[in-house]
Amino acid sequence: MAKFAEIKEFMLRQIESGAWPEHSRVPSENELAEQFSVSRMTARRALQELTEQGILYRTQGVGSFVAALKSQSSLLQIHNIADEIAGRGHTYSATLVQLTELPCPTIVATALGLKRNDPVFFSLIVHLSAGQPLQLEARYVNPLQVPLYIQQDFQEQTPHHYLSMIAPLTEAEHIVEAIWPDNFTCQHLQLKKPEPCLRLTRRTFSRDGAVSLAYLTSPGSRYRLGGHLNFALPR
Amino acid sequence: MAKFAEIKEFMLRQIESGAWPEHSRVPSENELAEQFSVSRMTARRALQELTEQGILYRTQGVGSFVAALKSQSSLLQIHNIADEIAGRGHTYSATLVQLTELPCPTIVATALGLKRNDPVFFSLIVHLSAGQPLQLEARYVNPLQVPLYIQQDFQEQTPHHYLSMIAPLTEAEHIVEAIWPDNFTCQHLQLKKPEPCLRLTRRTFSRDGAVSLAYLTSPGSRYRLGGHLNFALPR
DNA sequence: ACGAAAAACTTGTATATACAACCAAGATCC
DNA sequence: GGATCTTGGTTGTATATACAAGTTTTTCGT
Repeated sequence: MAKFAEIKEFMLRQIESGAWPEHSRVPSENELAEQFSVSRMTARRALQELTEQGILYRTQGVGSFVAALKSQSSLLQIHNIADEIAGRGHTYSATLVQLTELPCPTIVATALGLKRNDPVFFSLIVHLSAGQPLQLEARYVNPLQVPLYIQQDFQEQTPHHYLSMIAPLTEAEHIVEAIWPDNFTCQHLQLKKPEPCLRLTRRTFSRDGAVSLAYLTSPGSRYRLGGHLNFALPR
Repeated sequence: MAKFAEIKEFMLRQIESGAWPEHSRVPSENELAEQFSVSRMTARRALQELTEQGILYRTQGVGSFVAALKSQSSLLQIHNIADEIAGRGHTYSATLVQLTELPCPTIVATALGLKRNDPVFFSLIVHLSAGQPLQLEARYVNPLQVPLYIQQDFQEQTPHHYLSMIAPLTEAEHIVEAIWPDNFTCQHLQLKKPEPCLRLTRRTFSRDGAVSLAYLTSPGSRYRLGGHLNFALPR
């Protein structure tokens, strides 16, 4: 591994472990250069790339600092919570709460082009980042398009990943809302006190029609959506 | 202007003018270094940054090439609140709360590429749909790029619309969050009780750099973001 | 003519150095 | 006490150099 990459790895570990909290100062170019026995330009490159990735922000004459740690994603990209967490250097895990077949509710029937009370697959999964719940995923899946969905092991592979393999996405619709979570959601997200949550409602299509309808709910304090702005946000 | 930036400008002009078509080869690091009388490392930086921006792609041992031109992001045009309200058949209006020049806070300076306490324009506007507040827009504008911003009448024309005319957008970054509104926000949105709010933080760029940083806050019960799903959502 | 070796060229990584721009804090002067 | 100056630390830009790694072209031997 290149030296500048090793320095990046080191710094990511420090940030992930909490040793370097948000908005705390990180070692200067010269300090890093000495610690790792490299030239300043090499240390600088590590700082620079982490800044471009939105992990750090820097101010000339002042120093380099840890940016806000909230997870981030892009609306334009296909949303994959597991990769997103891994990309931030955190450990991803998932808890499968439920995986059943049930009679299709009216709303879901409309969204997926089924008839009411037709069988539909339903999965409920909590996505965790470093052991902390980051997103509750409630997903309805069209059994006509993905008949083996209910037999999968979603501790190992996210529904998103499995669906991408079985029924390649051709289109996706999104709604983003700020909502007040109900008790059920609070429980699974381990929210002691209710707080504003971001809910992404998403319907995906493959060539043959609607594949799934998913409700992705995340605590507002832990998750944000969007391209990374490489500077700290207030509050 | 820094030398590496001049080289970038030159290359961008060549690409935009069509002199360097897609997938054509661009000068090598050494060629650029000689043409511009700079060191190879400086020429390299120009190539590197254009690559990070997706303008070029490079292959070790082969060369650097013009990438396929970006397709315009749909996100650029989505969030024009006035058109959105009018599109739903409601009457749009706006209340200008504040329009001043003030010393640039650190965060804003970083975001807009200004120096701290440099003068920056600030506008605070409430967007109303059928008389009901729908969005509070707090916007910082780079006076170097839009010097006449402070003289505009934003009761008639939204900042977004004016900025689109003066400094055509080339790029936009977004963050979407679910937040708990402060008292100030509640007041201007006429929220009797605080409720989860959707906050869109958006930084826009024109060809010459960052133009404005805007915080768009809407009550979660009145506003949704994203493509319209053609079915009702559960409440 | 063919294949292998060598050369030439490209990008990638790394170092050492120099100076400029900027900021914060302490020292100094009045 | 307050404004100004100095100083040290930090990031930003630029140069010259060296070698590594990958690709393409040329050369050379058979």
